[in-house]
Amino acid sequence: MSVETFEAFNLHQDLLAGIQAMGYKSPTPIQQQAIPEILANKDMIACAQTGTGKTAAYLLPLLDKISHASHDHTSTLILVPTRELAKQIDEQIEGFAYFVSAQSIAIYGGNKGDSWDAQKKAITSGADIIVATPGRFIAHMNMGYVKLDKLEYLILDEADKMLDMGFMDDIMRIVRHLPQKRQTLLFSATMPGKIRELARKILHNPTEISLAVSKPAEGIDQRSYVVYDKQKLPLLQHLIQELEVQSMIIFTSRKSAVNDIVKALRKMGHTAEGIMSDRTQEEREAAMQGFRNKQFKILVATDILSRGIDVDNISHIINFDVPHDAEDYVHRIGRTARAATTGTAITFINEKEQYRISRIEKLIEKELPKLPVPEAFGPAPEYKSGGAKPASGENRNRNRSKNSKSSSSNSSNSNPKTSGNNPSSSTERSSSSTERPKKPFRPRNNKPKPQDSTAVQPPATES
DNA sequence: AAAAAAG
Repeated sequence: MSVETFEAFNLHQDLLAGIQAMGYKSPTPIQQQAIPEILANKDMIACAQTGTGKTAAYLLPLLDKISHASHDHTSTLILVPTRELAKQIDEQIEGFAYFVSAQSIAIYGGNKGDSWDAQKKAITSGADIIVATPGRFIAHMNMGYVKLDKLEYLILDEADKMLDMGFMDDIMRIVRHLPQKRQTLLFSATMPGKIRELARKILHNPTEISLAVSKPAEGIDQRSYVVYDKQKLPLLQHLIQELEVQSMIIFTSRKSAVNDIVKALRKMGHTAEGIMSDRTQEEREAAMQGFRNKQFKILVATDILSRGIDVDNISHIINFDVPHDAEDYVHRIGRTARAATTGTAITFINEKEQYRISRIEKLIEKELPKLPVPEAFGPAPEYKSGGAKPASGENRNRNRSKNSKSSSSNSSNSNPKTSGNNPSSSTERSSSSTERPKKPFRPRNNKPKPQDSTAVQPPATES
């Protein structure tokens, strides 16, 4: 069965207007599978990463239900691992719900100033949807004013990452405060035993969906260079000059390396910014906004950005080092070639990182091409396939599930923002996500353009 | 083995 249009799901017409304005044309495979099930109030455990249209797959049916309900209480809680993801999802909701009376709020820590009070206000006023990182949400819960007795929908996004970050106890603590009778959706890139266990605890008769977890999109050109550490920066400089870079993310596993790389890039004359957990939330958000708005080309990041973050026209991913988890490799390079475009992912491999490559290659089910380092950079290390293994412990065999069909050829139009670059992109975003705008929605960078002149126009943004 | 998230 293949559903060609969103109209076929019988969604609320105001929601369809938002979908259309966001530029979504036809549902992706995961949307085709998930939307009817979620509309039918089924619990769900879904194996899928962002980039497959996963977020919209749960947001659309939820918004449809919310649009038919009363808006005097919080009906939906979405838990995510990182602050940036919470903010991004909140903004996506505002886009879809542009013509629907549904309010959402992103709840996360780190902001100086009055974000706490604004969050408290939104919580007590009964925002329809809360998108939160677990820690800050629990902090609010501890204050006693969080009312969850009428909650209907719980969504755990990037659940494997959340467990990896030690959020199991926090999640269970939150779940204990929720009504037993609710719909729960669990999304995870991998299905280890811990996730199954969590699913057994909090889901009831879930529908299972599995979709191409471990395979990167077809549109990504993957390459690598085997180098000595000291060759990495010169090679990076060389590549930036050689390649036609629209936007680039340079990933590194170490926070300390973020600053070093940013400094080096600036010394080379490039404008670059860094993002990692040690920077203030204000700095993080400024970096994200500048990068989204193409104010600079190169963003250097830890794995804080490896999951779910969706920025238009990222032409290149550089793995300045080999990620520790093979899954993170797939997530990192998945920041490019989104929405059926193409992109290039280049990984730098030093001697000590070689052993991690075989596991990545096993996961992506193909060999990573190793390009020769240009002669000007001097002799490079030899690549030993299989690589030098560390003493022990690193050898644990992670059994990859065989159920990965070929990566969903992300239908060409799953990305809303390709439909129109909003010129007024200097809109204040950081404050808008923590405010409770009264009626009409505050426009955002990715807001859909109203196509219907009878539609409610948002007020002009202050600058 | 490193990173993220509550102050």
